[in-house]
Amino acid sequence: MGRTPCCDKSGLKKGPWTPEEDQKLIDYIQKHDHGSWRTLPKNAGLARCGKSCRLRWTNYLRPDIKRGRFSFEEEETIIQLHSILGNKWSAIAARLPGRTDNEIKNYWNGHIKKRLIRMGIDPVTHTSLLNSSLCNPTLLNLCGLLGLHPLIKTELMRIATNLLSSQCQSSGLVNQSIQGQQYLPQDAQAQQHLEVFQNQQLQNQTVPNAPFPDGGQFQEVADTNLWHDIVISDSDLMTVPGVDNNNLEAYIPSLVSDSFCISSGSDSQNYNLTSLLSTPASSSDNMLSSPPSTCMNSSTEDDRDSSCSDIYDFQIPNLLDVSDYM
DNA sequence: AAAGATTCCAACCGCAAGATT
DNA sequence: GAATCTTGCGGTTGGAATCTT
Repeated sequence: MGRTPCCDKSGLKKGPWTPEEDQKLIDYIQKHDHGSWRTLPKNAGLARCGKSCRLRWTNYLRPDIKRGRFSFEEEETIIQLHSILGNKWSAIAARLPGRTDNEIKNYWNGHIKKRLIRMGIDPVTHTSLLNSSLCNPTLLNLCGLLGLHPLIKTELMRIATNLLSSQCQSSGLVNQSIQGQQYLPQDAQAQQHLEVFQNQQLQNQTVPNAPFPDGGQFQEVADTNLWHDIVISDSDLMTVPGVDNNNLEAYIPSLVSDSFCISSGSDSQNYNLTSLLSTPASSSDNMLSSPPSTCMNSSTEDDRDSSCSDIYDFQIPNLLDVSDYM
């Protein structure tokens, strides 16, 4: 494999493009297609290296480039794809018409990554950074998790799963509490997640009660619309019925087998965490079978955050077929 | 109003893989 | 099969714009 010849030849311009240069590049490509990028600059009368021309074209001048804010759906898609593909920006960009890998990468690093960290989610692994924080339940602010809806179910489940495995490893209560339940190492779970997700993609995208490798059956935890209805108060924490929530750590195993409750003012909702934790693909299923998510284009990020409580169901757009990348 | 901090994003760099010689 | 060329990718940088103090 030969090394890329250096473009930094004397006389070649670097730095920001001028409108005249842009026009030359556009005119040339419209007439001749780009052909060989290496020879293009000379033919087009540009004092740039081919690499620079290619980047300028693909990231900025291409006619199908979509500019402006990322829509809520685009953001959701990016997060979901990133959780599966990692930093494969080009692969992610391929699923977002009009967006470039560079733009997505910038958006990720400038916005999404920070939000995930704020939520206590590792932007690299998409698993919880809260494992240690959960030892102090006052830090487990479910509002913070739920308020940032894009990851809502997937990430909550990841967090829960991760939390569980982490807690299980360090807790003496594990064996007695989750005896009989099958838990896999995280990598294996992720693999299962992907496989099931892929299978579901292939199976007409809606599998109401998909079987799982552990022999279990996916149980819809709650109607997706329930998530719309949750109103989390400022001081909301995850509360577990009948337990001391100041000592939640000790009850983690209980969470596995019992339902948990999200308070919403005077009302509350119960969720069966068992099904959440034992059905890693449920999020994908939900995403694929739930009604279309609301497309929100709030003017600011804060607007998005504050509006998030209205939008808890999530759907990967139909165009998304991650099986291509498996 | 000014200075400093932060955010945004276009552009660059180096590497790697596939294609070609 | 080895060397070289071409293209694409992901990480990083630097300057402009914006925000905060």
